[in-house]
Amino acid sequence: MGRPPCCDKEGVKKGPWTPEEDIMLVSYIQEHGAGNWRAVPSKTGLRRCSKSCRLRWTNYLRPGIKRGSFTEDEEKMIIQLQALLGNKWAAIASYLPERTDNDIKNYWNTHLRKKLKKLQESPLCHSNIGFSSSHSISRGQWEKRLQTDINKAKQALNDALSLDKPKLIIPELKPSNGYISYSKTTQGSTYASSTENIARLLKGWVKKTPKLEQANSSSANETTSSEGDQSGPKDEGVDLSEAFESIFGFESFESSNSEFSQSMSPEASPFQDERKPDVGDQFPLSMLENWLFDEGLVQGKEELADFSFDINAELFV
DNA sequence: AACGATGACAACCGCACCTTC
DNA sequence: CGAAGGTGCGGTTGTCATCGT
Repeated sequence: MGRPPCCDKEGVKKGPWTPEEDIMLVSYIQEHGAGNWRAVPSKTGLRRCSKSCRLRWTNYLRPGIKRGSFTEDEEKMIIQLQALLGNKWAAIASYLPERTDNDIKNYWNTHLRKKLKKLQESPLCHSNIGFSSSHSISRGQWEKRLQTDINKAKQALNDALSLDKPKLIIPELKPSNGYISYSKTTQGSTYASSTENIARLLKGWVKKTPKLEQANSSSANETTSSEGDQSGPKDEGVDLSEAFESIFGFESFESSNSEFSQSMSPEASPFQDERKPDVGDQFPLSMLENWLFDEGLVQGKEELADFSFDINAELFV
């Protein structure tokens, strides 16, 4: 009660982040690593709330973030994970390491919820992604379908969890409080450089601020292409990621992320992801993961039946 | 071409939990 | 053990872009 705000409201800037602010934040994190967010505004000179800095980093600037439209597989995975886990966006995001919880949440709210609602309302609500709660089918049929759905989810997760696809990160689920703990080590995921993230951002900005075009007038390649162009028009011949590489002194490691993750010790890496544990880490299997890995699925039938109805109830609120 | 409606997404807010002293 | 500070999460809002009329 009466807890003071994380930062005093006066003099704290709100609203969209400018590229300059992004640069300040990224360069600070490159130097000091992510964490101690409270110190970030004062250390960087940013007139931003510490929470805002953290959010900006985790949702936008952090390496490895994939933006743009969701693939069909991702979509299905989200739907099924949402059915399994509920609105635990962080937990869901941990199974889609290239997506942020905010992204997934937004996507769910803007796309998937409507989609499912439509499916639910539709007389042909027999999609392979929507669990039908329709009374038009028998419970047996419904459970059978549900089993299929769950098997699909299980298969998808197994695929993703397989060791030859190290990009999938397993969180250490803590059922007691619903919180997830993450080890503080680098992962060998398909990280895109944050330089690219910022470069992408700047591409939109450059259009508005011609002076930058002079500064970055060297020829270059287009670094981002399939992002759905949300971040502004394609810029002509300005390789901003290259510019950032020169600023930050490292190359884009999207293409050589494994090298990056191997060569960077957790301590050394400014971009260690505080949210994502190592793939190879030992972790206690949660109920979900036990279930997922339990190929026999011998003893779960009754539990599954109960579980299924919970899912159903949750899915169609 | 102008304007309103709708959609998409970034960012904020408040609460809950964790950590430290 | 309790208080205070720090952090993470989920819900909500604000703003900009796109679409339809």
